[in-house]
Parts: sequence; structure tokens; C-alpha cells
Amino acid sequence: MTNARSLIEVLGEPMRITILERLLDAPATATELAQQLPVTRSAISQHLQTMKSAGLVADTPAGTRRVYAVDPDALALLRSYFDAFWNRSLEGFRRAAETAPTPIRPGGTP
Amino acid sequence: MTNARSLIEVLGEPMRITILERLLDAPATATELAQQLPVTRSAISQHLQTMKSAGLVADTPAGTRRVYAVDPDALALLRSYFDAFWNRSLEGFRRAAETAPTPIRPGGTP
DNA sequence: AGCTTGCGCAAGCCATGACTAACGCAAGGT
DNA sequence: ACCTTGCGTTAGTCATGGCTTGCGCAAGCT
Repeated sequence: MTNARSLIEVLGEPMRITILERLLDAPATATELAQQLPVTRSAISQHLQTMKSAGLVADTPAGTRRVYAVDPDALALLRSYFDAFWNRSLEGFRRAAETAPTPIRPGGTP
Repeated sequence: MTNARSLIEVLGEPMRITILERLLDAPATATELAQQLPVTRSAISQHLQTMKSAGLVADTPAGTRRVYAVDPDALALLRSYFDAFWNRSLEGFRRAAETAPTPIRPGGTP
């Protein structure tokens, strides 16, 4: 867990990324989320547990309530992951450009 | 299509993000990918079509072959998406800090 | 023309997982 | 002590979708 791939796998579910965006505005409980989303509280609770075991969110018991918040470390991990993707993409382009400097009209302008 | 959420939804499948990482090294055909991954060429082809319709990859016909490559725009979109998440997270922390400047030991060091 | 290669498409099977309903439990409040 | 509230958990249903097999098609070579 807590690697970027498993985080992305968890966020692949549309309801979970909706929950994440909602939690980014402010921490909330399962009941509050269920009131704003078209699923039952049980479904929310299950999603939250999945997200928690992946390290996406953290829960804080507060009396009888249980507040969930986004874990910033997970966001940082995702950010750096796609940053690396982006850099690798640029590198691939550079390598392709070196292999074939002027692939179009190799003889130059006639 | 071509919004960050649908891109993430597509990458939620482990095989597809594996394909993406492989394609980042170098463009490849469905057959080449199938030789390196533990699924049939048909499965690869279906994944590539899903990724293509989401805007993640682009295909270039080359004779009888068909070369797939990662679309850099999609990577840029994902990058900026999680950048925004990160910034929103920081903003949330600042707002929480303003609401309760010193939530621990409000009376100061005794 | 005939053969080969590379590819997408369609049908069907099957496991994954998202969801609901019902239950049990802890924490306060009256 | 007795509700009430807020949660997590379990059992069970059902749709989604990933995978394979088999087929048809287009492009290029001999």
C-alpha cells in the first residue's frame, strides 16, 4: 500500500474520487457524505475504509462521531508520480528527436 | 472524455497503467505488448481502445502495423489535476489553522 | 493469386466489487 | 436505566467489465 499505483487503483472508482474531492473542501463524517451523495451511508463507509487502507484518508474519532480527512502525503505521492510520467515523456521525445533529427524531408529544403 | 476524472478511471485498471508505463519507454504495437504481458493480444487491443477513447494514447498506422504512443497532453492534464488537489489541500490546512490558531494547549505553555 | 502477419470485432464466461438491508455496538443525553 | 445517534460490519444480490476464443479484414510479400 501507499504506492502511487494502488492509490490510482482506489481512485479509479468514480464514487471514491467524488468523496475525495468532497473531503478536500472540508473533513466530514460518513453520515454527512451520505447526505450529499446518492448512496447509503453503508456504501460511503465501505469506500472510506478502502480509501483509508490505501492511505488516502485518515480518520479521527471525536466522541461518537468519526471525522475523515484527506492525507496530504497521498496527494504528494500522486503528484510526484505523474510528474515522473511527464518527465519520462519529455525524455522519450528528446530521444526520438536525436534518433531522427529531421525525419521530415531528410535531404533538407530542396 | 479528456477530463482528468475519466483518465483516472481508465488508469484504475492495473493492466492499463502497466501498459501506460510500458508505452512511456517507447511506442509499441498490440502484439509487442502482448508478448511482454501475461494476457492475450486481444485483451491488450481492448485496453488500448479504452485508453485511446479516453485520450490517453494515440495510434499511428504504419503499414500493416499500428503503433501506440502516450499522449503527452493527457499526462499534463493529470499532472495539473493533482497539482490542484495539492494546492487545495494546503489551502484547507491554512484555513484550519486560522480557525484554531493553537488548538493544542490554548492557554499557552503553562 | 495465394499466403502470412497484424489487427480489431463479437460472443460468451466468469470473477470482481459496488450497493442495499439488517444487525450489533459504543457514546452521550434525558 | 433507557432511548437516541453515529458507525462499522455482515450477508447477499446484481451489474460491470476483463479475459479468452474464434472470426473476418486489410496490407504486404513471394
